Amino acid sequence: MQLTHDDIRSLFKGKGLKVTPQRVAIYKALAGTTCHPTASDLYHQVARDYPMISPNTVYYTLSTLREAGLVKEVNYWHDQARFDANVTPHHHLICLGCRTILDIENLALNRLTSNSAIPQEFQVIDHQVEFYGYCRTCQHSSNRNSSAPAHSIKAQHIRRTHNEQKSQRNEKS
Amino acid sequence: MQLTHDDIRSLFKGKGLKVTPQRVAIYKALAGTTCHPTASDLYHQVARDYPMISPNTVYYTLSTLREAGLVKEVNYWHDQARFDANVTPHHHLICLGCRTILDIENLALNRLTSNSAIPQEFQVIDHQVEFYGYCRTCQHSSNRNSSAPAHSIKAQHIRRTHNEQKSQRNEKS
DNA sequence: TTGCTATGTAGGAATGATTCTTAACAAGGA
DNA sequence: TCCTTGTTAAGAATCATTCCTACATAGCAA
Repeated sequence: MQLTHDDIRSLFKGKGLKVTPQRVAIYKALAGTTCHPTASDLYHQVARDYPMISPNTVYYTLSTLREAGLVKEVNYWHDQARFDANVTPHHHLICLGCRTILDIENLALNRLTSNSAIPQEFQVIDHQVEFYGYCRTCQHSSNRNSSAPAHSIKAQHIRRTHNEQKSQRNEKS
Repeated sequence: MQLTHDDIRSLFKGKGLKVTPQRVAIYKALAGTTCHPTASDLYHQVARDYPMISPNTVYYTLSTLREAGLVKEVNYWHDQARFDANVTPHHHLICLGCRTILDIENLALNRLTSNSAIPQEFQVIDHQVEFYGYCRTCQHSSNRNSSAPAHSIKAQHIRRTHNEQKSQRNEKS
């Protein structure tokens, strides 16, 4: 996928985004690779051409592109590790509103390892299915961000929600 | 699952772990809930009974329990967000050695949303299947941690691998 | 072409989860 | 009871990410 500057320009215009050199460079770097770089990876790559760029800009731009649906975040849950004493095979329902994680157990989901799409040479050890959405409560509450697709959840929002949870916890104790 | 102190003791003994009050308290707190707490959540909960406990101990203990297979980490990839300009439905093969993420596209995996295990009242917006394992290269290299199940990868190891990648990147540029 | 305005960018500080280092402590075997 | 080794605590360090704010600029209108 070799995108020209004009391709990207019209892509951005179509989403109502301003076309800036930094923004184009970041998107171009991301679209030109299949290896799922981190924000920091992209920062280093773009900094070769734009030595003055700040990491801040990369985060802000990725967040904007994500909101516009031009970019997807591969791992939603990069903020904190979460633990589970249930080590039997099971999968998760994750509420994007309140961040609750519910277990689901299902044989069909456990058997996905035999999926033909997995290349022979990749040795699968474990797998996990995650469904993202909204629990009953959050479908009607302010946590529900109805206009935004799942991939547009801003880390900022996640962080804020997390802090709220924490302060709630502190109040309780 | 209401575990007694003795249940936990024998569980730990079976894995060759020393039985300490902090460790029991942390495991008990985790086993007593289904809500997938974070390390910080557990720290706050255990701190009610052990006000002198340090967050450090919680991290160390969770890491130990994870290595012993008594605890599972729900979100492997909590360290950094990774981005993808491919916003079409697809899934991932994740190498636990080199942390490479490969895309796989497969209709059957895209259709999982109709799985009967998902409660009606949960509104699914997106889903993602992640296969964890080792790519061809890492099956034979030192990245391969053959004795350890997927859930025993230490965050420490992940972090180290990440730093190695970063320094490699710095050397290149 | 010029000027205006909203949006984008950069710099620096702050936040917060996690890890590192080190020294004291304690579980469990001899 | 003593010793050894694994655990714990404290404090500092690291690092991704976000916040705040002032300055810069893309894009529109005149």
